[in-house]
Parts: sequence; C-alpha cells; structure tokens
Amino acid sequence: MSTDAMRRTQRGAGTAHAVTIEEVAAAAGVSRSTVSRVVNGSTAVSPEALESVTRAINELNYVPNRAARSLASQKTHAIALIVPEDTTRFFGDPFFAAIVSGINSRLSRSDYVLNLFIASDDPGDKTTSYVRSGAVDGAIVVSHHTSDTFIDRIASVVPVVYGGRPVRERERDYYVDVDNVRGAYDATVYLIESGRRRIATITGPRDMPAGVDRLQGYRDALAAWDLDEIAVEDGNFTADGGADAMRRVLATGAQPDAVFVASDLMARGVLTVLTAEGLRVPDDVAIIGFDDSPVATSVTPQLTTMRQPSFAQGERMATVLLDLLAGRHPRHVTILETELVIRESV
Amino acid sequence: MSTDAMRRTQRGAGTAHAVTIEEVAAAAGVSRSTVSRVVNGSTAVSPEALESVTRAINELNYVPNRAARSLASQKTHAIALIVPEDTTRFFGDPFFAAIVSGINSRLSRSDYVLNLFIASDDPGDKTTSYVRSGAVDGAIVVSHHTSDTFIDRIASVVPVVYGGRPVRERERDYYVDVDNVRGAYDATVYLIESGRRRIATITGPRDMPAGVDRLQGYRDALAAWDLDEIAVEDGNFTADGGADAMRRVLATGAQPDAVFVASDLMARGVLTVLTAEGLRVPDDVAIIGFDDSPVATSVTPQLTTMRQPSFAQGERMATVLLDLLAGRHPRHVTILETELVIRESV
DNA sequence: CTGAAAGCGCTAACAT
DNA sequence: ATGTTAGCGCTTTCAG
Repeated sequence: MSTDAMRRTQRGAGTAHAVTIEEVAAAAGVSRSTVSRVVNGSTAVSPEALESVTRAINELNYVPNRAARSLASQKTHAIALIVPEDTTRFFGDPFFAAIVSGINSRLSRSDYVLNLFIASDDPGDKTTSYVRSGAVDGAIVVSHHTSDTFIDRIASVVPVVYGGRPVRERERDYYVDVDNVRGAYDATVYLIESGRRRIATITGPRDMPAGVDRLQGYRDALAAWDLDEIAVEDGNFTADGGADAMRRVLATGAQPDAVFVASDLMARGVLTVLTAEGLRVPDDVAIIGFDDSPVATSVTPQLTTMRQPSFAQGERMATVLLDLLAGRHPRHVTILETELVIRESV
Repeated sequence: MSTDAMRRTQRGAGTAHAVTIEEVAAAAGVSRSTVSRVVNGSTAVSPEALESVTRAINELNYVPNRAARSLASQKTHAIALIVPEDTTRFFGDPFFAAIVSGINSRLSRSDYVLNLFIASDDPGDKTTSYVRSGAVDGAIVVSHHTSDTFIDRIASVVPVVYGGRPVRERERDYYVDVDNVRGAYDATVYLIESGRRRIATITGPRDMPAGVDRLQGYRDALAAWDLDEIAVEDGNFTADGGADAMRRVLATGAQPDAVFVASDLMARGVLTVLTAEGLRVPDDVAIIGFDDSPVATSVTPQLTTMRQPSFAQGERMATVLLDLLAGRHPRHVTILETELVIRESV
C-alpha cells in the first residue's frame, strides 16, 4: 500500500476525501482517458497500461464517482421498482417478496442497482420527481391501479416494464403477466370437478387487472358449466379484507360449498372466518387460493392453490428492462403459466 | 402551456429530452443562477424574478438533474438503508417492515430519499461500491452481524447510524437501540412471577447484539431468583428456526413449564411444535415472546410479549442521521424502552 | 493505443 | 438582487 493510501485509510468516518480518476491517472503515469478506458473495460488499452492502472486503482482504493459518471454518460445504471402500495401492504404480501427476489436475482448478474419505491406513502410525489430527475435509466411497476396516474408521467421519461397487464394497455407497453384468466378458470373448474356446485369467489380489487382477470376466469368457468354465481365479494388482496369479504358472503345466506379466493393471503382470512363459524374445510366448504405463496403452507389445512411464478416474473421483468436499456428489442408481452398445486383445502 | 412544452409532451416514451436549467433561465429571462436560487429556495430573489421563474418551471415541467446537482453540491440527498440479510429473511420478519415504515415516515418530511439494500444477496458487493461511489450522503444499518465487515468500509466514507448496538461498539458510533437486556429480564421475571420455575429460552443468533443481550436479560433474571437454566437454544430469529430449537429443547428431556422466546416470529414456530406435541399453552407451557409484531396476534393463543418500538426506532434512526447530515450534534446513543403486553400465552 | 479538450447540468463563490 | 465564472469528476470525440 502506498503512503498516500495509508494516510487516507487513517482518516476518520465520513471525512475521507474520495480518490478521483485524476489521482489514479497520476499514480499510474497515464492520462484520465486511459484510466476511464480501463474502468469501463475498453479493449483498446495496452497490457502495460492496464496493469499499472489496475494496480493504482487497487492501491488507492478508487471507486468512480457515480454522479460525475452519469452526468457525463447520461446513464445511471440504476433502475427503479415502483410499488404503488403502502408499506404495510408491501411487507404483508409474500408476492412482493418473490417479485423483489426475482428482480434482484437478475440484476445481480448485471451492473445495475435497484431503487425501491413504496409509492403510496409518498405525499410529495418524490418518486415521480426522482425518476424525472434522471436518477434511473428505467422502471419496473408492479401492483398498478387504475388511479395511479403518476405512472404515466414516469413512463414518458424512461422505459417502463409492468408487472401484470397495465391498467390502460397500449400497443407500445412492455409487460410480464401471468395468465390470470386461465389460472382462475382452471382453479374454478377444479372445484367443479371435485363435485362443488355452489361456488363463491373472493376477488382482488376491481381497479387492478389481476383482480379483474381472475374474476373473469371464475365467471367463464361457471358459464361453461352453466352454474350460478353464488356470491362475489372484494377482499382487497389482504388477509383482513378476505375475512371481511367471507363474512359478507355468509351474511347473504349464500351457503357456498366452495370458494375461489383470488390470493392465498385472502384465503388465510377466509379460512379463519370459516373455522370460527364452525364450518369444516374442505368438508363443508372447499377453498382454492391463488399464488402458492408461503402462507399457503402455513395454515391448516394447507391450501390447494393456483401457483403463479412470481420469482420468474420478477426475473423476466428485469430481463426485459435490461434488454430495452441495452437497445435490444424484447417482446412487448410475456405471459407466464400458472400451475395447480393440490393440498388439503379442496 | 407553451408550444415548446407541448412539443415535449408529445414525444414518445423514454425519448423526451430533459429540460435544463438553461432553458428555464432563457424562458424566464434571467440567468441560471437565479433559477438555481429559486429552485433551492434562496430568499435573495425579487418577487418578479421568483414569479417568472416559477412559471417557466411549471410550463416547461422542469426537474433539476440529480447527477449534475450532486456533482456540483457534493450532496446526494439520498440515504441508504443497509440490511445484511437475504430477501426471504427481510420480508419474512415484520420487524423490518416496522423499521422501514418508521424511516420512511421521518424521511417523507425531508427532501431525502431512501435506497434500500438487502445486502446478503449481493455477490459483487455492489452495496459497498454504491456507497463508496458517493451515491448517498449517509447510511442506516440494521441487523448487524459480527461477520458483516463490509460495514466498516462503508462507515469510513459516510456517516452511519446503527439500529441496535453495533457489534464492535466504538465511542464515535451512533446508534438507536432497544433496552434488550432489561426487556428480556422483565419478560423472564413475568414468567417467574406467574409461578413458573423451569424456564427455557430460545435465543436469537449469538453473533447479533440483540441475540446476546436478550439472553443476558434472561440469565440475569434466573440468577436473581436463583433458578437454573433448563435449556438454551438458538432459533435464528426465524419461525422455522424457533420450531427446530423448541424440538431440541424437548429432545433433551428438559420439560420446561415456560419459555422466553427472543422474538415473536420464533415464538410462532415454538407454538406450532408445542401444539403438535400435545402440550397446552399456557397451561402446560407458558410462552412469552419479544417484539409485539403482527404475528403476536395472528396465532392462537395470542402471544404475551415484550413490545419493542420498532417504528419509533426507525424514525429515530432517520432523525439522528438527518441531524448528522445537517451538521447538528445528536446524541450518540438512544435507548428505547420496551413494554410488556399481556395476552393469552402466559 | 493514447492524450487533449470539450462538455454533461448544476452550484457556489465572487463581482457588481 | 442578479449575473459571471469556475469548477464538480467523469466520458467521449477527435487527433495523432
């Protein structure tokens, strides 16, 4: 280690003067340009230069300044994950955990970093101005509601990839979705084939495509078998909302023998209510969920559910965005398949 | 809206040329400096200038470029939250949700943004170089383990506030902790006063101060009452870990009549095991948890637990860091009190 | 293969 | 109160 580097190391917290490219250049006996080439992996550098620059970088502990770099190059190597929900919702639903893991997994093989915005706790609309200030190269938006108009102002500035069909789908939109209609259809059919005829559903919010599409699948299945809708209630994609919705269903006197619940989290709430009412699952009422998130196996009886590949969806969204940023031309729409997971609740 | 602004609005996604301070200055008929003053809220601007600049900004939809701004000012107005855990752990424990909410709550009243790093899924050590590249003005570190040495390299570059006593505490460290020793002591005493004498404990990881301190409190209480340690097992602060630990306790033949579990999440696992073994809670074995997180009320019986103010801890950490960044001199150490919450498990 | 030079968009003295 | 002037640290032509 050079004396320079040693002196630097000895300084106190937060005081360290950051090493600049200029100092590295001086130490290596080359110009700024050459250092820059090395840092950015250009091939047009002689082995000797590469060697001395690399050594200087290590000795001085050089890390390029991000602000300077993105000002000059007009790229930030950062992408935003925008979740228009509040913190409670975000942390309460394992779906988001899987999405974030998937995105991280893809990003860790790139030189991009992820900036997370839980945007509903955001009074001043910091998220929008952050993105519009050029702080990220692109954005991923999940859990998009009809009312989330700020997304449009983001999409006019950087490329956006949506998780799930956007609320107002346009030709040029990029998104990665699960085949919700099909999944809900199959789930409902499974209930029917198990002999149930009085099938209710607890839906997600109707201002979200996932809520709408899963309801559609349920309806298609009932129609195909010529069955009536016993009850349809919105459970808001939360456990408590699911419980409330189930209470409403019961209050109507509908007496379902099965319920298709559009998320596992809501199904947990449903289960609680049913059990409290003395109804046995699946004997009296069968339940099928949607997600196959960890909650599916954390309840008793364990949930039969329609698995959606959320981790893969996260990975795929990241891949599409990275392709876009690299100037490639990914497909606009990717639809992932769901899969029935049979456990104990049907 | 000016024709300029209209033209801009009509451009396609990701194509929009960003408005610069120069264009705003031209439109407002003033110099860059004046626009900068207005943007930064300087008082030294005439009412007329303020008015015309403000209008120009709105018309052109100007948002200052973050990279340029931080390059010039040497501040980023961003802080990092660094969590040396993996994604599963991060999303699985409601403690983090509360911490993040608290931080966000404080930050939303400032002009800082939060960058979250779930640092254990980070092979290339991007977190460290991100911070060292000058991307943030300061950092908050929670869930610090003995092995997390990369934190030192971060703390040498920006001010750091720790959530919980740092693993190797130094005079100059700033941190916000809960009185874990006291909380654990009181919890254990509550068990003793309820008539239990064979008290086991499920601990957090011993490489984390919270794990160590809560064990200490348990031991202090037993010592004060001259009671023996029936069993001490590490539950790793997870539900599954807690379950495994409880199985180990039972396997020793210890036959506890109570167990102090160092987190609610672990207590859930403990409860599952006890119930599966046909042991009644609290009749056969009493359980007291730690946290008072949402899981405490989501299990049956609901957990008696030692509440720790995690949201407040998050807020406080943010406040301390903001004070530091503003050049103020906050206290180095803040200790928050815990509170016994009596429910059904003791 | 390498260096010189011109910015990227903004802030912050310094003048006026 | 406002404008002028230097940079902030880096990338990127452009020459050579």
